[in-house]
Amino acid sequence: MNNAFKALSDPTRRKILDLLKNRDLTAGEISDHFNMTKPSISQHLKLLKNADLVQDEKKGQFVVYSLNTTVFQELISWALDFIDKGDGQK
Amino acid sequence: MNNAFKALSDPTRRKILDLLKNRDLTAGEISDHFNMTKPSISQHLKLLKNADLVQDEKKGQFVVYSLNTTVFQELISWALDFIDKGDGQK
DNA sequence: GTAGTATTTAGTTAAATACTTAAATAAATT
DNA sequence: AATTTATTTAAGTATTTAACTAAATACTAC
Repeated sequence: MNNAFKALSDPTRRKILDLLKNRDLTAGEISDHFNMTKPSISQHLKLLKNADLVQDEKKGQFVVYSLNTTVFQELISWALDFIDKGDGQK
Repeated sequence: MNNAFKALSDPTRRKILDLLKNRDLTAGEISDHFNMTKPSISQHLKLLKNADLVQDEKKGQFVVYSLNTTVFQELISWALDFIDKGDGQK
């Protein structure tokens, strides 16, 4: 999960995830949404992929990126554990 | 939420939150769990506080830290939005 | 008020991060 | 096979971050 938290700590990467909520996008389409060079976005995508937050699939000369929801689910159980916390305190 | 994500991106800070899941702790008690100087832990605590992930309360010469669960709840709704994502795709 | 304990602030340094430009790879088009 | 389009890799740089030590603040107890 450490990779995931690291990946999520950057606003640009979270915005990329937001874009992918609507539909799958190619690397180029993604980078069109940012004032940043394509290599920069490519690096961010690589990080998101290593964190298992997105998947990629080569389609001809394009690379299509899509969300991978499994880590989001893990994140939810992780966070729930802080709310539930049995009853250590109260 | 940006501060929260930033705060959560560090393993030491996540471990501090884990400790506070069990019970409220003073700054000193927290730092006892780490191979790190007290000032370092104090900085981490400051960051967690600025991210509203913890609260602190002065008790005599001690400062007692406790979890603030509100941001965890926000985090859960944020993550749920990626799983639900209406049906943009399918 | 001096001494001791708890914690934070300030200043420094090394490592990590987020960007850049230039070059490399890979597929599509002529 | 040469050119264009899509994307990534590599190399360099500026900024941020996470640690440290030393000094400051704040409370407690004598």
